Amino acid sequence: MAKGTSKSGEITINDIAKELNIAASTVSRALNNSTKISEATKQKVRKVAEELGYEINLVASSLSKNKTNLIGVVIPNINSQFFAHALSGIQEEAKAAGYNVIISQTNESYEQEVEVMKVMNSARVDGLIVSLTMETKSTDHFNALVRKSVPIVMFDRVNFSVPGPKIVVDNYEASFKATQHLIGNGCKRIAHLAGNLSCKVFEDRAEGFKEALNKNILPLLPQFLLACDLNEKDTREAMKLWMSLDERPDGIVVASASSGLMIASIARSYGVTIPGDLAIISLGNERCNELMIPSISAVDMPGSEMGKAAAINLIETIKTGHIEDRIILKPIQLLMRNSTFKMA
Amino acid sequence: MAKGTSKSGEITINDIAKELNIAASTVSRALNNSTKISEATKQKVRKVAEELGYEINLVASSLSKNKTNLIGVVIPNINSQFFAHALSGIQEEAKAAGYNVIISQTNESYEQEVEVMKVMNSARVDGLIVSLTMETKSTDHFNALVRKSVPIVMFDRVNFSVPGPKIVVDNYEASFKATQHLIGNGCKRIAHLAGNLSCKVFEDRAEGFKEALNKNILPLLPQFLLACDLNEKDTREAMKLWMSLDERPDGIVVASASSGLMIASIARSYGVTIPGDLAIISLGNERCNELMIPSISAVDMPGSEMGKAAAINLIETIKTGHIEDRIILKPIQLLMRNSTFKMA
DNA sequence: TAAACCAATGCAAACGCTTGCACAAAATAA
DNA sequence: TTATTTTGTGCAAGCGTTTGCATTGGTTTA
Repeated sequence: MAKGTSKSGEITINDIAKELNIAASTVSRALNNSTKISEATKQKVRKVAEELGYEINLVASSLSKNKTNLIGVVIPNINSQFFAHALSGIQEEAKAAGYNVIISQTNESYEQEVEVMKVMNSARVDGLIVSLTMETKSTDHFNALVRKSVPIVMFDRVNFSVPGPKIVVDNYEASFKATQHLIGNGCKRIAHLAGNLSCKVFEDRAEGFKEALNKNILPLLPQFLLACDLNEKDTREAMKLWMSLDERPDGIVVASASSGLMIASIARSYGVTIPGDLAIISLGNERCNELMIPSISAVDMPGSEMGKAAAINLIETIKTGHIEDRIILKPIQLLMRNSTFKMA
Repeated sequence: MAKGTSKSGEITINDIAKELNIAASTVSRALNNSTKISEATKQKVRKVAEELGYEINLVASSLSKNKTNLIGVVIPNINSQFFAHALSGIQEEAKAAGYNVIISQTNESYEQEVEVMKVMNSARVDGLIVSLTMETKSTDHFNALVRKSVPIVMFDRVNFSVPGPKIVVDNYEASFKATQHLIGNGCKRIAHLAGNLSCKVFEDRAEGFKEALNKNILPLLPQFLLACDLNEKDTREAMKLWMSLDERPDGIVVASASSGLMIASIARSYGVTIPGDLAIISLGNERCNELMIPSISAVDMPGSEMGKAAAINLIETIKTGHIEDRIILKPIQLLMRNSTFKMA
């Protein structure tokens, strides 16, 4: 039946055209449900397409339409629960809107982020969803995309010098509330394990922490505010320092979920009881937090929600072609669990 | 300077060609470092390309070469730690080899898996990495790809009726060892919370469990082998049943990490102490397992390793064009933790 | 010095789809 | 009936690269 198949062995619209003795353009229009084609022809075309097992070649279509239906996602890593949820949310929304998702992780490396931008550029993505590395200061590597008016949506780790929608949470508020919660539960010597302060997210969290202490006329001891990369090594060192003090902290606000869990675990190895001797709350929530004993209080950052919002806003921007600098603030949630109830 | 830019506003090799008064084909060959082009010309071309900010259009290149440098990844979901690690491993290897990764989740739905295959087909991926849904029985939806000799590598949830490399662990062994470990620690009434038994992975795990009991002349009570979807609801129901028995199990082998964590948490709500009253070991390890108190024993399934192996094997298959039915067995690791030491 | 060869480049077709424009036939208006 | 519009299709160019096959001028061989 199918005789005129292409060189590559794929069925093309030409095969369908030949089979029906009509023009390829008619087939194309029929498959795209153009109003200019009669219902009868559409039926015939669809039937033959089905029979031959035709599947559109999106590469050719993309080239011709100058539109790939591809969304690029660039995140620091896939392994963190927050980003995995975000990615999942993005993918769901993209799929629903007929977009494919092409993904690359930067491993928190600025250099890799720069490289990835070139790849996304070459792939001619219709739009980009990005969460920056902790290292990223300059955004020059976005210029090529920006100049071409490729929509870029940033979430969580954003930078306002790149135009486009931003999906964020109020990190200042999150940290403020978390600290306030510790204070409300009787903590007097509260420490904060911060991330890289040159990254806005962590700067805001540190600020919220400081402000809460300030509002409550509690002292901020310099050694009680430690900035680090929040990996296991740094976390361990911070705890070592704090545990070596005569006046140990009686409460810690941790800037990431994973570090928070580590701290709970490390604390035990120092014979410290939670929450009795030490209350812990983390900025960022993982499923673990609720399963641990004691369960670990946290401020939940809605990863999936943020991912979905990013995708929805990106797709809208792609469709309207209108790049807006709107900021979408996603609500956070204080999850009070056993690690912070000294009275319990 | 750049005057002859294309309709789409992008810099093309034609722009470079015009600038240098040479043919586009020469530019193409120069940029691809063909031996037929003089070093002098290559230099000039590279210089102008750089100046104009040229980035190759992979869409056009793909169409022309009939090769997309795209790897499709199809997994049940991104949120599970195992699959997130696998995806991460895949992406790293793909990037290193110059491939892009396009990803779609099936949400454990066979129907969605079928749909996704069409998309991957249309996207003309050079190869596919797949982990099947629990529901998947037929593999007819792979036929279109198989017929076109598109390499397909399956990992973890595999089906041998689709040709190509398979990356797996020995689930029978994992479960056997886990059960054996419980028995070695004095458990007499061991239960198994299994997954969907029509899925080979879970069937093997159930078999390993049964065989271990058998080898040790321990009885297999019918109500002690429960198959379910391993979600929260099912896990809770299974525990409800077990906890209602006169003779409760004194050890449980759980077919997934997440269910294992849930069971530990649920057990406590029944006032059961771990490991005293009940030992728990899960097939699959998450970071949580080690942080919980007590820490939860597990058999580690190396997600990242499997993902990397999948990518490496896929890329090799793409390059050689030779689809082999090899099976790559990744080693598992029994992580003995506090949830299984009754004597401790 | 003519014949043969090689190195470097150009020409043009091809990849499979989309789309503006032209065109014929059919339907409507005058 | 003729003029005009509408409807459905076809033609062919174009998207940006790649690549087989000339072509050119220069170098080697006989």
